[in-house]
Amino acid sequence: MTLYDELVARGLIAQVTDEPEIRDLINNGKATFYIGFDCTADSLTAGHFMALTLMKRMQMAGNKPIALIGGGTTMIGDPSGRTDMRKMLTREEIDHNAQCFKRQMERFIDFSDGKALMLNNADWLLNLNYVKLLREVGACFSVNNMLRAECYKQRMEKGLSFLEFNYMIMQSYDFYHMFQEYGCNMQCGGDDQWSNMLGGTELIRRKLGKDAYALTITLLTDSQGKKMGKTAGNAVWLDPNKTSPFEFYQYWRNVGDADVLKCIRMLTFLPLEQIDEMDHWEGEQLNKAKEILAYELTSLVHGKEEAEKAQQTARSLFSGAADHENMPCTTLDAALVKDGKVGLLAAMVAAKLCGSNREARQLVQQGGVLVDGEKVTDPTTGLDAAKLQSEGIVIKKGKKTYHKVQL
RNA sequence: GGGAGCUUUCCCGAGUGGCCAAUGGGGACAGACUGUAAAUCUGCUGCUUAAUGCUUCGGUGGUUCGAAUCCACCAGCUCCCA
Repeated sequence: MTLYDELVARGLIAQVTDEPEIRDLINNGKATFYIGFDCTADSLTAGHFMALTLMKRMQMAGNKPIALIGGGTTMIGDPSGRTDMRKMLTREEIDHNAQCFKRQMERFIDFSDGKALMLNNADWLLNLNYVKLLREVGACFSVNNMLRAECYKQRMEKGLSFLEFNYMIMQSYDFYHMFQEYGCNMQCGGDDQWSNMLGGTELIRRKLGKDAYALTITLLTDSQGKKMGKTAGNAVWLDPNKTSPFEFYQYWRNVGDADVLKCIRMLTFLPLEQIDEMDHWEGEQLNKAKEILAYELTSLVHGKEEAEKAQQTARSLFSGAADHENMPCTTLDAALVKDGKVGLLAAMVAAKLCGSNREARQLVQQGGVLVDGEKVTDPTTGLDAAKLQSEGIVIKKGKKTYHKVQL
């Protein structure tokens, strides 16, 4: 099966500019393509992960990826899919984030021997001269067309600053620049980037009279149409310090029935034949598919060892037997001890199970807290300091959150 | 440059002088039911407490016994005219 057909079969391709050409390019390893990553945070997220897997698939088929870190474009802020303006980041924050991105990508994409490139658009965008840029590329953009672009449309009501309006031009310039300097003939990205990407191919055609291509990947949404890779508005991070391998595993272990197969298809590297076999699974059986999904992804991101650990911890926890070894654990501050006890509420806050005492108290009163397997409903309960010191105490919050505390 | 309007707790959105920590919806969290799913029902959602209490309604000042609510100035945003 060719790469292009595989991408289609996995449901990854959303839109392409020129199917026959792109087929030929990527199937035969002739594409030098880039994917841009704006560094708005200090870690990549599960959302970026899909782009990385695409990059890897393409690389495995002999194409050359360029990972573009958006050190420059992040200074502008992409308005796509946003109803309000992004927080402005300082140059220092952006540089720091770019470093973090770089480290994470290197674990996943092979950058050795020129098999892939990593560039930062700060290198060319930040030195642009305004008037020069306007004359060079500004003339090629029709404001009329830009306003019609999907990514700006929804912002026309809420308001769009000139700063953000220029994002498309910056992104187009990136493509134009890399087309000339690095022979980059294709851009990939999320489907929300479509209009920005077309800006680039259009610019290259007008300025250079040459063809460049764009391919977008389907946004990973759940059955309710919401973007996946987020919990409670927080991203699922690839950085183990921000989202532990166990939490990462659990996120995928808990996806809805309707979404498992889609996720396996799009995100894992399991052979399609194997996935097709799972296709008819249903009901309780899907739990097996969820385990496979969670294991595969955790293994890709955090390594096989971490994936094993997460899986074992999850299995033992949910089968009743608490597995103390791999449970998230917090060592409490000795100052919390009073009369040989540590207040339960204080311990929960210290372990970050709750944001405040009040919240913890409520959880306890509602019967959402188990201490060493016993339901506790009295918020004034104290944890025995001696036990905390010897083996530690396991607090279970709700159905799925386990946390060990010790002294 | 001129004019009108808006700014509320995670989000949307009520509230126009005391009964407001502030209606309602969404989301999140918890309980029941389940398959670590979905749907449904229930509770809950500023901080602190045993109770009490404390700090919030863009910012700063002011009027008042008392302000999210009135006034002044500042900032941000939206719309109309140029």
